[in-house]
Parts: sequence; structure tokens; C-alpha cells
Amino acid sequence: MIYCGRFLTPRREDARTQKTDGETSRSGCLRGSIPTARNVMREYTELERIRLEKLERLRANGIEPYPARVKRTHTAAEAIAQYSSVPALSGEAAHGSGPEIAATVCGRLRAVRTMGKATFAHIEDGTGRIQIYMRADEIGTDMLKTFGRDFDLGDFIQASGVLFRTKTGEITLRVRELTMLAKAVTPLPAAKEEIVDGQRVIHYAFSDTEQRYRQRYVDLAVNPEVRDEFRTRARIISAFRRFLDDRDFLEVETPILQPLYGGAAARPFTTHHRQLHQDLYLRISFELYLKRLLVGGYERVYEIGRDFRNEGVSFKHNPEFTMLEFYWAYADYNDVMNLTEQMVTYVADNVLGRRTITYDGHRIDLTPPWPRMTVREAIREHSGIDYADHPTGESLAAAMRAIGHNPETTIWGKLLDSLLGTNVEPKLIQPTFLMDYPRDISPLAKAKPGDPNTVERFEGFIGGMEVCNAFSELNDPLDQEQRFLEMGRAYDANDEEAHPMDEDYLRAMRYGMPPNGGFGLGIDRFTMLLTDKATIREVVLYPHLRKAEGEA
RNA sequence: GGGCCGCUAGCUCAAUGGUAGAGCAGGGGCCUUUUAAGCCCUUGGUUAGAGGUUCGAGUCCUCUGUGGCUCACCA
Repeated sequence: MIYCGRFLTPRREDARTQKTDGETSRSGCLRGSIPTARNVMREYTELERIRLEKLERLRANGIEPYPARVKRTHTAAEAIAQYSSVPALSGEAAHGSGPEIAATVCGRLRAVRTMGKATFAHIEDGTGRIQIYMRADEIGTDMLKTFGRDFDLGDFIQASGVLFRTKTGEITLRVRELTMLAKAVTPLPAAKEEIVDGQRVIHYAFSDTEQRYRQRYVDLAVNPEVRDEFRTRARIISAFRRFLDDRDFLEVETPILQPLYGGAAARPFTTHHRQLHQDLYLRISFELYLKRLLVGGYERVYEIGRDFRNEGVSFKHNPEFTMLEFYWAYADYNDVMNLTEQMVTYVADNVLGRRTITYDGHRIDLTPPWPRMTVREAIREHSGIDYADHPTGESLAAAMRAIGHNPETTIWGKLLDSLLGTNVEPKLIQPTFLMDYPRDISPLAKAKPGDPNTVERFEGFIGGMEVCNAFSELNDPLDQEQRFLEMGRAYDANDEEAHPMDEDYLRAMRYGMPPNGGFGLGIDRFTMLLTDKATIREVVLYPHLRKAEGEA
């Protein structure tokens, strides 16, 4: 199999020539270079060559395999719906009678059952499948022969005719005219399916994980349930948007290319602007840009978009992921917690129509209120360590070693994160808010009144995953500057996770920032929960993969 | 980076160290209400690659490649 890319010539003679010249396809694809139409040749498989012959035969018979015009009158669903109002007749003479409803449907040919001088087939469009029926005495012997010989599973076709009900009761299009819309050169993986007791049973499914992600279009084409999952994802995003819009939050867009990254503890991707001779970072969060807008006078802003973090990949980490953040003036983290409960149940109600979900075998109830406990209590409960007894990194590391951890750092905040991640997070299956985080790991959150070492921050956990993170935002410019300095000292000078000093952000805050509550939620992880997917790759259309064989 | 598992026909999968197979897809036939249509015939393989052990390797060993899971890393 050659992965070099696009073809230059569809002629089978040429394809054969290429094959004997074994070097052509490989050497045309220079290692380290991006393939272009110039340096790439294509090698066809035997199945593809057979289809290319059919394509040429169609052309030779005056049938354009890629016509420019389409004339659809009904989707599959519309055709079926319209004919459903025609009462089903019973008795031997029933099938074939009834009113004539003309329809032209388009779609991909998914199943063919040839019976000599008649053929049944199913075509599938974006709304579903519809059966078509062709008789030699109606569309002509030649056309039926052409269909049988030169049309293949996977081709897009257009069928015009009248609707009727077969003797088994299936609404079917009796075809008078058949048009090729787009010949498929490469066969789709052969998957068959049947309905048994209302359940779809799939035979010979296309199931190789890597191929499914790498060629998502094939995955989508042959696995309709995958199409459904991404529709669900879209509905989740639109429900979040609707919820916030309805509450007067303004949707905004902030820079993805940033001269300075911030708002989270993560390594960034670096890029470069050629003309300006300027290094730029892909954003790791929207936070600092969104809060600047509160200085500008907007009271409620939100953004849904992509963050990029140059970290490891795992079942819950993709290098780029979709984040929702909002900032709400004159609110604090208690208000945000309440709004979070409302928002999550709103999305569940609107997308699923229920508030209980099943995730990884667990039955999870999203109905508010969710239990709220402090981070200190949670860590004490799940690890036996009270971090108040261990004010230094050395002391905390020692306590963690005593319970089986093997910490590689003595940075107190990192240790605490690790403790949370391994001992607490996996246990939080039912929705839970952990609140009141140590100031050390929360440089952008406001301290709790009367407790300068603790900040008003919470994270929401569902299904053992951190789903959201929020706080009463720090709006004291002098305190903020101090926090940046502390972070700079706490981390190694070369540690890219340390928050860089963002002078412009401090300047903005010095102009006056209203007190506000901020919030961030990982859309991908939330979608995993609502669709019961064990890995983020199932809810990202094109997840990051290692480079494929043969690619540079 | 470590550990575990995998890589056999286009797809899904078989094959005690002893002739590389099946279903579907593909090709050729038959069949005018089928629906995983059916029936007959049939093409298709450097078993990821290289080396080794053996009379004999898909199978055992080594190395390489590649992917998945997992640990580490990572809000």
C-alpha cells in the first residue's frame, strides 16, 4: 500500500506501468518534503483498477461518472415520510397499487440484491436509507445491465421514480431513471448489516482503531453510529452556547496566536511569524484575554474554541482540544458553581432528554445539587495526608513517598496536583465539586476572606475526570503581580509551565477589573461523558496521531 | 521513555512446528418483490520487514518497523 497521495493518471495501462517501475511511487514521495501533484504518482489496487475500467466503460457509453448537475426532490427520510401517510393495503394485490408519488432521491449505493431482470438496492443519504427497485421492463434492459456491471457499492447515484410499498411493507422507490452522480474508485470496507428485533447488527465492521481515526471519512461513511456521536457533540456545543446566550453572555473570539501564553500551567506550542520576525505561541487558554474584556466594560463574555498544549497524549489528552470559558462580572465562585449545575443539567436535558448517564459502567446522576467538599478534606479522605501538616515541598514529598508515591519534584504545587490526580480524581465518579484550593497552585484566583493561603477556586469532577475549573478571579493588580513573581520563583527558570509575567494583563487590571467569577470546561471530556466514550479520540473528529508509515 | 499486547486477502477473522483458509467484498453465470437475498463457478497472499533455530516457520528466537492499551509525563 502506498500512502503518497493523489494520482495523476487514471488509466489502467499507466497504473500497470507504474507497478513494474517499483521505484516510482516511493521515490516520488521525498522524505521530509510535502507531497505535491508534481512529485507523486499513484498506484492502484486490483479492486481499484477494476472500478477504473468500469468508469471508462461508463464514459464510453455516454454516461458521465461525475456530472455537474443533481436534481433531488426528496431526501430518503422525506420520501418515506411522505409515503407513510398512504395507508398500507393488505392482500395479494396490494403491492404496486396505490397513489403515485414521484420522487428523485440521491445517495450512496449501500446494498444491491440482483434477481435477474429485477434488482433491489438500498441507497443512503444524510437522512438515512431508502430501498430502490429496478425492473428491466421499466428502466430498460441496457440500463439494468449497466447498473449490474458498472455500478458498485459506494457509488453516489440519483434515482427517479414513484414510491410504492413492497409485499414486505417497505416503502421503496420504483425507478424509472437512474443517474451516476459520483463513481467511487476505491471500495469502502465491506460492512453488512441487518436488523434483528429492531437492533442493528453489523457484520464485518470496519473496526481497526488506527484506520478509523486516520481515515475518519471512511469511519463515518460505514459506521452510522459514529456519525451520530459527532451530531451529539455538535448539539452539546450548541446547547452550551444557547444556555449562555440566553443569560446575556457575549460570545467573543480572542487570539490563538499569542506573543505570550498564559492562563494555565502547560507547555505551549511555538511558532514563528516570518515577516515580523516574531516568535508566537498557540494559546494554552483564553483566560487572560477574556478577563481583559471585563476591564473594557463587557460584564459577561464567553468563548468556545481550541486550546493547544504541548504535553503528552492520553485517553483524556489531545494536543488540541476544545474549551469553553466564561467570565461573569459581579459574581463569585459560589455563583459560578450554581450556574455550572444549571448549565450541565440544561445541556443533558436538551441533548439527551435525561439527567442520568452511564459512563464506563457507572450510573451517574447529574441532578443538582452536587456534593461540595474542600480539596483538603478530599485529599485527607482519599490519601490520609493533610497537606496543612506539610507546608514545604520536602515534607509533602516525604509523606507521599510513605503512601507509595514516587515524586520526582519537590515543588509543592506540583506534588499536590499529583496527589489530587492519582488519589482523588479517579474516585470522583458522581458529580462533585472540590473547592478551596491552595493558593500556591492557583495564581489567578482570589484568596478566601480571612484565609490568605486558600483561594476561592473549584473544580468539577464527573466520571473520575476533571471536567471544569473555576474561581473567583483575582482582580487586585498588585496581588496578581506578586503571584506571577512567586510562580516565577517556584518553577525552574527553564520550566515552560511557569506562568510568564504578562505585563499587559497587569496593566489592564490596574485600570480596574470588576470582581468576577470565571469558568472553564473541557468540551471533549464532557462529550466523552455524555456519549460514554472511553477515549477523547472517539469524540474528536481528527485526533492527533503519530505520523503514518511512509510519511516524513 | 518503560511495560503489555497486536500486525495473515480490500474488510472481519482462522490455521498442534507439517500443502496458508473462511465469510463478506471483487470477477463470471442463473434468478422480475428482495433485504446479511439465494444458488453454481472463480480471482486474490513476499503471513509488517530482516536475520536465526529446524528436515520443515504464519507459528519458536533475535533485531527493526508500526499500532493499540498502560505507566511516566500532563490541570
